[in-house]
Amino acid sequence: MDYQFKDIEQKWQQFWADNQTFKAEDKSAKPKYYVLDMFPYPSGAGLHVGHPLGYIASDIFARYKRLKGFNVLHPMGYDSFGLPAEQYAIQTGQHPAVTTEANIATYRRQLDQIGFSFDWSREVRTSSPDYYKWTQWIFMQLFNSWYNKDADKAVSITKLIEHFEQNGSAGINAVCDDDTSTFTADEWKALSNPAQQNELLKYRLTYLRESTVNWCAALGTVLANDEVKDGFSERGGYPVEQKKMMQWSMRITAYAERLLQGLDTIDWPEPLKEMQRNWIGKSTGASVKFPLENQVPIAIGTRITSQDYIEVFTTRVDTIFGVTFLVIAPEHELVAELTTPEQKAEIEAYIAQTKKKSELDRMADAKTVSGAFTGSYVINPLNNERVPIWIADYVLAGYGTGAVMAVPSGDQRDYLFAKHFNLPIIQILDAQQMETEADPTKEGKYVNSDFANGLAYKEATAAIIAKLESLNLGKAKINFRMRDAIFGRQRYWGEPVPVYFKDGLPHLITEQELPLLLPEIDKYLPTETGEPPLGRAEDWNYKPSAAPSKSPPVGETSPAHEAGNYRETADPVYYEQLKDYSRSNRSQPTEAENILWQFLRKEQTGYKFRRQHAIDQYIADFVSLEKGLVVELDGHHHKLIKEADDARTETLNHFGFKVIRFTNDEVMRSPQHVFEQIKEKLELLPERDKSHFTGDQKVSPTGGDLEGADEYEYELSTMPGWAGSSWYWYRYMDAQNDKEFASKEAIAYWKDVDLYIGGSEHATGHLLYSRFWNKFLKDLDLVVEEEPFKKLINQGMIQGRSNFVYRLIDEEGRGTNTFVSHGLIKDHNVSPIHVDVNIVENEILNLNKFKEWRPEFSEAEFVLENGKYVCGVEVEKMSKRYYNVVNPDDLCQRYGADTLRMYEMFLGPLEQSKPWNTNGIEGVFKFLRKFWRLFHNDAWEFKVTDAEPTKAELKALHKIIRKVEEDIERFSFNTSVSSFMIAINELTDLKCNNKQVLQDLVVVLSSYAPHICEELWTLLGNPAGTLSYAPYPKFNPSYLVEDEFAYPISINGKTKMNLSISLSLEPKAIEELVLANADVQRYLDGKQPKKVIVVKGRIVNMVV
RNA sequence: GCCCGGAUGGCGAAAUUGGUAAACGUUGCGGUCUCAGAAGCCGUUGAGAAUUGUCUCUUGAGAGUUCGAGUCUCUCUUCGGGCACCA
Repeated sequence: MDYQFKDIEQKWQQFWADNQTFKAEDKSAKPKYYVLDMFPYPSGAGLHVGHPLGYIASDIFARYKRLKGFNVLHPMGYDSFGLPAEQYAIQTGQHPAVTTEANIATYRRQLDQIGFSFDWSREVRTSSPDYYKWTQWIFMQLFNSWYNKDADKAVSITKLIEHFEQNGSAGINAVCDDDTSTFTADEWKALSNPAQQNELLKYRLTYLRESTVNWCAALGTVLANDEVKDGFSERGGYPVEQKKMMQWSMRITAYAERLLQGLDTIDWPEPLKEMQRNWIGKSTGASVKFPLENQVPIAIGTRITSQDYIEVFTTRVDTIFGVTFLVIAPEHELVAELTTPEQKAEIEAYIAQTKKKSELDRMADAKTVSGAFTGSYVINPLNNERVPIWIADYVLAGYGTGAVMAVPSGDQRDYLFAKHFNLPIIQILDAQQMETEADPTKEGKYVNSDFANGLAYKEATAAIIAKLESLNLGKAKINFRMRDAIFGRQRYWGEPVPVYFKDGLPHLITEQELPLLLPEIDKYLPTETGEPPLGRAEDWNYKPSAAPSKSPPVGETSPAHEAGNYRETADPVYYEQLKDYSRSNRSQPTEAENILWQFLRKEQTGYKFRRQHAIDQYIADFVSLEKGLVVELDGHHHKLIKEADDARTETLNHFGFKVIRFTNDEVMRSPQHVFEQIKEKLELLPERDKSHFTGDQKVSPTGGDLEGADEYEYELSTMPGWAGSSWYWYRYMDAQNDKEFASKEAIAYWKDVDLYIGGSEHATGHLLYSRFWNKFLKDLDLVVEEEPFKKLINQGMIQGRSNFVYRLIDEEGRGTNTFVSHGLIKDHNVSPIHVDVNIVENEILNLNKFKEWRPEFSEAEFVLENGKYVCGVEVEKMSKRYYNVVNPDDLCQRYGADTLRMYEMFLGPLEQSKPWNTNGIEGVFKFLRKFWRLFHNDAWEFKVTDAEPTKAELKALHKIIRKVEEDIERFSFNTSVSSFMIAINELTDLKCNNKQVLQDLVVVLSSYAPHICEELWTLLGNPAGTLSYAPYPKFNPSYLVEDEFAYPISINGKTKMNLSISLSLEPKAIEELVLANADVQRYLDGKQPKKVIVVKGRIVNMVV
């Protein structure tokens, strides 16, 4: 049979799915290897040919590693929360979950047809409650942690509280918003609870704070710095402005140094590391406090400032004697206080002017000098000079302290500012040249610098810092450019933040209440009062100890709680024994039950409890009807823990009961703690209406669930897109676990990602946040590696070829309905518009299809050249928004997945960006047919021989065995495709149909073209499905040993001829042979070479 | 402005430690097969001379190191990416 790729590919894809061929083992004697792709956002556009590039490379690698005897984890999933689905929902009213589901189905179909060896049993979706439960859980751990700088790691917040209670703030070296606030233990204890909570928020690794954020009005949300490019939103390209807002942030800055240091330990592309280094932006310098000149009366009254100094950060503290003015950002908090009445008008005008400027204007105006004098002065701490305080927008509020000491002799911006406003310029180094511009060099000796005079840079810096430290007015300091990451988004389609508000302060819900489900809302828009979409949800308030009434919790009631109890304090064997014990003694009360019963009797709690009380179909362990509280003791009445508990809880909630659960173990270990929890719960719950129950009658449904109970508002922001992707590689290790985000055993085995392939566009987003969360999880001993991705490869972007039409613009700057052909656009005022490449052929626009393409163009008119509309062309990112997408479906239909896989690799080096061009794909298809033909005779009948392979056949085979091995190890997939072609050409020329040779070749090629190889593998008589785990053929160098080598003979470095000489000869003998050769003599033309260079096995060069 | 990464035939590219530049594929051209087309197959395809076994030039430009440079060094041009009043 001819090469029937369609049948073959369908057959094997089915086979792999049916047999779970690529399911990774959780325990294995084989070494582990984790190959990960950056999981896709399932967009409505589906996959284009650029997406699978990295997946194909990683799949080849994963398949190769299986052949090499590794237990390979190669999973796939979906980053399924995000803006596009929500934007679509706003337009259509379609629930994002529905669109997302549909898009995932498309992605899955498209991925399946390419024949990837993914272990689909581990699929994750960030928008699934089973998954985001753990994203929320990690958020809670961050909320409950602070960064201890002494231990250089994150530590539980309870440790901090303990410390405050015992020692106050003394002795705490923490990453904190405001390390100037100090208090004693007594002061701490005297604080009200809200005040304490407020203080703790300054330490928590995720916190709520008023901060300056990037606000995108068009998207209705704040954005992180990495989501803003040049003042516009990365997604959608809408303008972004700065705004002060109460926002959730992640204290990633606590990890700045570790994130920087870690880069040296990982095998990542250098440019990517450089980007992260830039983003982190470490600079070493000093902070200096400049005391304010006076706080005494100026004109009318007394000015009281909140500080008596201004703190600046500088990398050139050595230039402090050259300071002639201080500049603070217009947004600086002291501006108002520092402004004197005379200067008030000027300052206010300046602030108004800068406020109007957008981020973009500000960057464009970078060269214009502007500023205003506040009227106030500080004192230079080292020479007591009066230093005027100015404001100017070249100083950024967000960096350092928002204030700089200006040294016009050494800093160009300060220089320009001084020249413009006629401020003095003081030379501070004898070698300084500053007639026309500032001289930032550090050469020479200091002058005009008091005690630093005559010193060189290094000594001067040290001396000045020492002096400042002795005055308590400065110290060496390291500053980072990186800011804390804004974590809230005012959008619907994201993880709800597991937080409610009480007394205006955020509180976590309990772990038992996870996941906090996304509520249903009527439309996906902000509320009339400007609250995020979640503000529309009805009856979506936190009721203590209750799950949201509309959404019963999914998963176990208290997984983390239980996991904590048993895994940390009792060994698993004991836990199992305990369970067995309670099962076998089901009918008798356990000791724990008796202890609990003692406590629950009315004398102790103040309420009447009933034991073994029937509610609907269930017998509850202990029930208080007045309070509507059920106390359950686990490990006694059921064996199917999860399902049974879920169903029970749901039903009991439905009947108006709250459920609190304990295990036997808990009661036995710390009964007091258990009792306290029950008491607390009883206090919180309101008395129920007596009409709901009478005596011992069966309880009827209550309807108005917990009417009158305390209700608290949930946080209305959701988490940003990067939340779910910051830990997903751990979920793949143990994707079904409902007790933990992944089990300790799974994490201990798989550890980290050995090879991660994805785009460099995630350099300062996903990849930085993931490293941050990973380090945090490591600090909590939840994971084992400090860095999550050992080796990373950036696949290049497959660019598209975009086509453009040019819309005529009228005098008022509005677009018309007329389109001008590309050759004529110089004569017209036009604006280019992307046009679908599928309605353009050879750059000629199909006019009718264009009119049908979009309703707005149905009446379009054209200015043609030579009767045709010629489109413009540009290479840019392949994206739906540019209408230049080529999709893999058509190519799979036409050539098959094996061809597509190999062609994508053949295009060029994996890491290089390149525009997509389908032209060459025929060559790869021909190659596979040629490969197929090796196994068949002219009548397309399968035919191979069992004869001994010839030397030439073995040589061709072993060349490719070695080559592919080398190429894959260095991720040079394009060159192996070439080499395969060479090998097949050679074997075709040799008319090779030798079974032994071809079988090895099938194994070698199988990671690239798995379908055709599986088919041939079984045709060769091997059992189906064994190819994926067959051993990679062993390379035997002896087949490649040559007796002779055709030495290139060159004269003065120019090759003249080749001469075959035995490889056994030494350079001396080779030289003699070469000189004796008649042709060589002809080239030498009778001259005697001055020098002869012989490199054995390489070259002979003669100098004449 | 600063920091990375590139530049090789018509096109995608190869050359792994300094050692025969352009492998492999594609496009174009010519041929074969065929009623014809498709699919095969064969030849040819860096440039320029010469015209049967030749010669010269050629890796963005220029210099340098070397017996020998696409590869190493310096200067420049240019394209792509990142950062950017960052104190």
